[in-house]
Amino acid sequence: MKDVTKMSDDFDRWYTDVVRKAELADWSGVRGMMVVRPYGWAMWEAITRAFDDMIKESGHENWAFPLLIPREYLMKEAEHIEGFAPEVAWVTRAGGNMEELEEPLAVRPTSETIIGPLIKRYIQSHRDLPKLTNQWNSVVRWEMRSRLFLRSREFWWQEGHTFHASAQEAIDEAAMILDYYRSIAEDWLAVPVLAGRKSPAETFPGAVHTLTVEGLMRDGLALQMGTSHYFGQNFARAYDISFSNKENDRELVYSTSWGISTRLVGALVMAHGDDSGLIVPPRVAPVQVVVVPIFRDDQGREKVERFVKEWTPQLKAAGIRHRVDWRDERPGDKYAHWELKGVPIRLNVGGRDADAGQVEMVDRLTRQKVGVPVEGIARRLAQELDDFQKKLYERAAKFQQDNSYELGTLDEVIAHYRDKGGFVWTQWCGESGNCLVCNRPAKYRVALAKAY
RNA sequence: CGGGGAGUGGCGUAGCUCGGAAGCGCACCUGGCUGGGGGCCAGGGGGUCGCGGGUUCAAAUCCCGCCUCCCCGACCA
Repeated sequence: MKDVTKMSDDFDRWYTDVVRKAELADWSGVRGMMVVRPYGWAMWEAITRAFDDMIKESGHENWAFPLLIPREYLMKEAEHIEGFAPEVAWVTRAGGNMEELEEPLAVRPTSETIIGPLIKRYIQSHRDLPKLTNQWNSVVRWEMRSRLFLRSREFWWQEGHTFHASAQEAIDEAAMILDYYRSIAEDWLAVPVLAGRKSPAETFPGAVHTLTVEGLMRDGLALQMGTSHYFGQNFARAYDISFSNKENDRELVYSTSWGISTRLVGALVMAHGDDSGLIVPPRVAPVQVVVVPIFRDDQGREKVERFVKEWTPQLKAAGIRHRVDWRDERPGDKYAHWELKGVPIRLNVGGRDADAGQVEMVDRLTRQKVGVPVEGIARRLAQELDDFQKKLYERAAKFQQDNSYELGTLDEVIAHYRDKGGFVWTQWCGESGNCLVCNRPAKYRVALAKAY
């Protein structure tokens, strides 16, 4: 392909090239701040719709909490602020004369510290619990090094914050949401993930435990694709979020928080793409089927146009997101263009096809061309898209399998990562076998990976 | 934030060492030939040379400051 670095030559450049040439996103000129373009945003929208439906189904409600957080709020939970302090951006001046504010305001890096003190107003009794909140917003983290979608100073996400009357209920909530995230990754993005608990060092600041789903990218590095935290009463203690239980005793709530972000768009690029560009899973594809008309002159064009208009309404009725590319370009350009954009299925339609009452179907994975009658085409395409989604998942699952290893000693692990990537399973302080690091009986089975 | 590199029409770049009319390819616009895998011909438009200051008769070019981007580290969804 023109102008895109080959994946095998330089994965990082390939990634940047694809994200920009496929019109997903760009840098803005303000360091670390990205512009998400419509084609990229449409993928995020598909994810947001899917997830929003899931959480509404289980009783969560969307709120909007403030962008700016008073310093005193932010400082309350000691571990939390210690973890986030290095990446918080502050508003210290305002107004026409840029006057210094008396109290600096933090631009939210995440909203535990503003939701806590605000939500307590609405929690008096166990009858007010659980309180299941979520918000769709953007947050700012003053990252020192940025990559489109994967690490930008501003990113878009959802942050769920829930408050419960018992520890078990909160623990269950965090686990349930993690499974939603697994579903988003696997069922929607076609990226198989490892779901599990983070080590203490990687636990979210202020959390009792942090659960994540981790996907494997095609360069062998792992990417965190969603996190769900159980806080115990840590934030409740910091903000005095309490309720009267059934015995009329005052008790601190148990809380959770969880998030997925626009990073997932980067994940699907890196998990599925190839040297020709993106490969987008049908369920989140802004364009699932593209029609490329082929003709020589006006009569040819009219003929193809009439033919295409006969059956495209069926696609619309069937809810298949499709586009007919009437741009004045040559067919070869259009093929390359839509391959770069990763559209799962392309239909080439010329005069010969019109005569035969068929189209030439090409899928982005195999690129094999097959004739498909327009009779019943909507149903056929729906089936093809379904198959495509499955094949894409299977391909990624095989990749994950082929890049997973079982190793016993630290030396083996170090040697492994000298020239390979992937997931390495091993023992860490466990019942069977000995700990990789200290060689004492291991307690956990752990997966390791180089990560983004 | 540390170390290294770089900013020249939308994109990629030449020119900078040694100061003296801003060039090329792609993309774009117009017309024509074309059209089943990235085609061809002709004509055309578009640049405060990242920003600010300095040196000079004269700065893309030399000097100072800042901003942004890329690569490598530490930190991170």
